[in-house]
Amino acid sequence: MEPTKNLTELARELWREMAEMRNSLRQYVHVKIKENNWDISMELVEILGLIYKRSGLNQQEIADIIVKDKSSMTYLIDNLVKKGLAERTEDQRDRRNKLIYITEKGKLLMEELTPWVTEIYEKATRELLTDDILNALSVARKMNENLKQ
Amino acid sequence: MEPTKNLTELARELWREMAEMRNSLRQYVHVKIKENNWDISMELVEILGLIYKRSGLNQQEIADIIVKDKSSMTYLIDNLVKKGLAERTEDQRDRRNKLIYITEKGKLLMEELTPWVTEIYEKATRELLTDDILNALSVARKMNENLKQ
DNA sequence: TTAAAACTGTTTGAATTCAAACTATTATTT
DNA sequence: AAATAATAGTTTGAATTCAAACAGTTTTAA
Repeated sequence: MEPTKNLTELARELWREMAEMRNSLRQYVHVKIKENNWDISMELVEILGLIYKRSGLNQQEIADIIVKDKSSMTYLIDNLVKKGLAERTEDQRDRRNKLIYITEKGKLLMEELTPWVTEIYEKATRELLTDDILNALSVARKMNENLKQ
Repeated sequence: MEPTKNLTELARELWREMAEMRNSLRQYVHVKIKENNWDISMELVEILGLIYKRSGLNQQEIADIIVKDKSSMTYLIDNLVKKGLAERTEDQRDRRNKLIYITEKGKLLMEELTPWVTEIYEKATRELLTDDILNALSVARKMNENLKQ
């Protein structure tokens, strides 16, 4: 299938394929959101899904988990708060932190969203083997590690 | 190592790891560019590298290869042209197309850039096996395919 | 041959990302 | 204890991405 290509060539292709995945997912999510007339973006769904599962994270922790820069985080959480989907609280133990909680409204929306978020990942992994994904994961981790050194 | 996690969980982690890779790469490139006082962005390097190797692609083809949307492409190529690194030509055979060529100035810059672009990919793939990357690649391709259906 | 559909590139305005500088708070060193 | 360094969050302006609507050109179909 794949003729003789060196590692760097393959890395480039992997890079490309990942970018394409990002786009496919965005497009897919976009259509779903439109179909259902939800007033939310893919970026906000990502955060909402996280704070739905894990209550009281601070912004930096959220940023680390979903891999965004902290100024984007300020901006995105501002939007969640404006939409009444999340709220910020001061951390009494460390007043540098803002702890983020999902609101009732946020929970309701997320409960509506959850089925098709799951569906997306199921769709993405269709006909794939656990071991292959595990392997891909370790490749990605290793490349990450390499780049950070 | 990885305990019992279902496919969708793994897919999420893969997604996360890919986002992190994207950031690591950006950061790495950013430092290099600053160190060398190059007046160019990561996005423009991506395009420049492509039109250095392949002359006379149109904008849509470039967009497809580096995975960007075509309006971003107009914007980015505008910038390349402004910097004197590329030029647009009308395609006589199909007047919808604009064919993109690298300029002499662009070539010179790209020749300076090439060594460390290669270096980045070498660094990223350090200690990785061809077969593992091939596997990761096919996972990414399959997920892409799944999402597009 | 004409009408419709598909394709390329541009424009627009909004959303998001990005780097950098900044404030406030906490942790570490001296 | 005071000085210093590290951390969390905000702000700023610029860069990039994004979706949508559009104009011009070519291809396809009627």
